[in-house]
Amino acid sequence: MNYWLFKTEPDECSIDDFANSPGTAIVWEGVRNYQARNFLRDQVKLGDLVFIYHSSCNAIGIAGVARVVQSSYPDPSQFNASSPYFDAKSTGSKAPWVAVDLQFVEKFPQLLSLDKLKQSTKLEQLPLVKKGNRLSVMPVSSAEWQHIITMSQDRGRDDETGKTT
DNA sequence: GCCAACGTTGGC
DNA sequence: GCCAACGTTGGC
Repeated sequence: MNYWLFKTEPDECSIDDFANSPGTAIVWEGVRNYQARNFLRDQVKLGDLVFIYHSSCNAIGIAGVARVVQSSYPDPSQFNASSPYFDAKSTGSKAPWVAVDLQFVEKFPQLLSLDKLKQSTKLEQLPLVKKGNRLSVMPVSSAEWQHIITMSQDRGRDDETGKTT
């Protein structure tokens, strides 16, 4: 099993959209970057776990966890002329973009902010925290995954002093 | 809204 | 294949 982090603008698809429809498969479509596409197409597998990251919004950070319930298949939005993700160059035989299906697992008790993630020396290798990074589908190591899960459960505790606030 | 960083496009 | 111009991402 592999671990991932997917970025999303919460205005479009947020952790609450997952939390509000537990047990429902949500189509993760609209990935239009080749490096992200390659991960999605070749390495994201049924049963993998995914951090849902909220970007370009007021509260930036990891909001929760979802599970892959369907591995990659042609992204329907590339054929849909009314979709913002429409790609006129995509045809049935030449369709470069793929989607996967995700299902709700967990919403963190509180959002784990990008600022907190950047403070952790254990996450320095995560592409997310590197300057200028734009990758919207990225692998997370099992050690990073476990550390982030631990951080998400470490509520109200100050990183510097260890005192509860 | 700004703008740095990055990816893509297209002329040559 | 190079690389300048352009478009997009995404934090601030």
